[in-house]
Amino acid sequence: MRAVKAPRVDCPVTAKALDSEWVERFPGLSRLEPETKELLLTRGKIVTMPQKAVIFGPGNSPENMLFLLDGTVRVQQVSETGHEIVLYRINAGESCVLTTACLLAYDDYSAEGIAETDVQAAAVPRQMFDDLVARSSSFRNFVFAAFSKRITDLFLIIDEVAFQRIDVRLAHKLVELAKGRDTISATHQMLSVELGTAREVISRQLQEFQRRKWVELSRGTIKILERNKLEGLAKRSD
Amino acid sequence: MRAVKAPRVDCPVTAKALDSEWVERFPGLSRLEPETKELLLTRGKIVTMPQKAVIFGPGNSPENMLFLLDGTVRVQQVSETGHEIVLYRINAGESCVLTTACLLAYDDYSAEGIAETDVQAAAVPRQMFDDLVARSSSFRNFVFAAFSKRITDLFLIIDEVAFQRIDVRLAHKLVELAKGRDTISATHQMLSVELGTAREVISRQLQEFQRRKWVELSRGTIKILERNKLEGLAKRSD
DNA sequence: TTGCGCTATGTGACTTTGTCACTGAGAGAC
DNA sequence: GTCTCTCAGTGACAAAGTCACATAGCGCAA
Repeated sequence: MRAVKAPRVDCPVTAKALDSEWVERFPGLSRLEPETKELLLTRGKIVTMPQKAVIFGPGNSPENMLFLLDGTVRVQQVSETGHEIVLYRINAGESCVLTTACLLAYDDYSAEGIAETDVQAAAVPRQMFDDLVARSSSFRNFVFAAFSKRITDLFLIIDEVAFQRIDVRLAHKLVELAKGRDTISATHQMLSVELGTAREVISRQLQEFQRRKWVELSRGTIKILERNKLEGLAKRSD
Repeated sequence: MRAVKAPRVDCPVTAKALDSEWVERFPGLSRLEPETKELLLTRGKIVTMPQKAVIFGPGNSPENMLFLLDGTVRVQQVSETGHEIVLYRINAGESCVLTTACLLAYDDYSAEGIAETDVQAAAVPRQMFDDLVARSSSFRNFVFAAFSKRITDLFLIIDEVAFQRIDVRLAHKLVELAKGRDTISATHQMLSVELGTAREVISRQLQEFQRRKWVELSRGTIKILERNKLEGLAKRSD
């Protein structure tokens, strides 16, 4: 049950030489007013964090808003019951504003952000963030769009957790995690956290998929044999 | 299963005489700069909606941001499966920014807002909202605090739906809905929507509570006999 | 190579929750 | 009264979660 915690690495914020072009990598930011860009570039610090670093978590409010340049951050909830569930991922080109904002406002939240890969991000101080929101209407759009996306995603998760069958959700998640490839490196335990369910449930469901020859299982990996079938099952949720 | 839909009343936005003091009723707004207040008061319109009005819903993006002056709005999700779940409520002194923002960004969302009582609200046009965010740092705080609150609430709901036992959740909800009084006017169907579960599940659980003499049931109402016991059970979630 | 220890996975019995297809009971309308 | 709604109760069953183990793969050290 109790998942193994990633070791708390305490965010070794390694400042690096300024990559003057990072702003351009954000679709929402590249259209900013030139002087706003200038501000971001001169005052934002580029930081890196190693894989498995806990970027934020209970009792660890971040000082800065992060804009992810490279890598992905997994945000997951740890329940008092010891259960875990993945809420969403932040990918390169997205920002943590939402989570960060929450953390700043409520420190009794229970979500944590973990670097799934080595991560490079631009850190923007709170004060400067506020400044940017005030000055730039495109920045406001960027921020509110990010909020909106996250919130609709959360709505979706609630819907899935509450009302979707586990076989449908698992099929969906397998296709998603495969990202077009045909093997997935993940333990049943990891998948159970993705869906907020029990490891045994995943094991049994995967066995059923294997029995139908949709997948082939081996220790730590899942090979997809019939993507179509999985997608067909998953479609009942979209 | 299929819950009865409230009739679509299409938001009869009844403009009323300007109540010049409404801004003061918002804890977060009363400390605004005088000129910001002035702007809100002169440009915001006061609107009223009758109980059961659908304030927003699928295919009905609101033009304006609403600040609730009186009454409460229930926001709930309607799943494709026909299931429903209450996500949160907006009370007097709170704003719909979050939901509104979502609706503006993604119109394929599936949440709807329903007036639980007659509702009075101040409507602020989108453009003006943006303006206020730009000008006033206290307004920004107000908005971001609202977002943060909602998001942490959503995190909580996910946790509950995924990991909490139904008896614990029901006990919790009963105490919450009682608001200190000792009788609740609600059908089992309504309670099942509150928790995103099935009516039968609620019925059975309530019967169990009645068997223990914690509550007394009658058509459409629940009388709480042993609030302490309910709270004791509910505490296992907080 | 063998055995050790760790982690991943398999399994059966059981509980809880959700589903389905009904039945019956109040309560207002006529 | 009787009709017609909505609300609540019920039993059989399916799906999902829990618990307590058993077993299996794999790296590694003796």
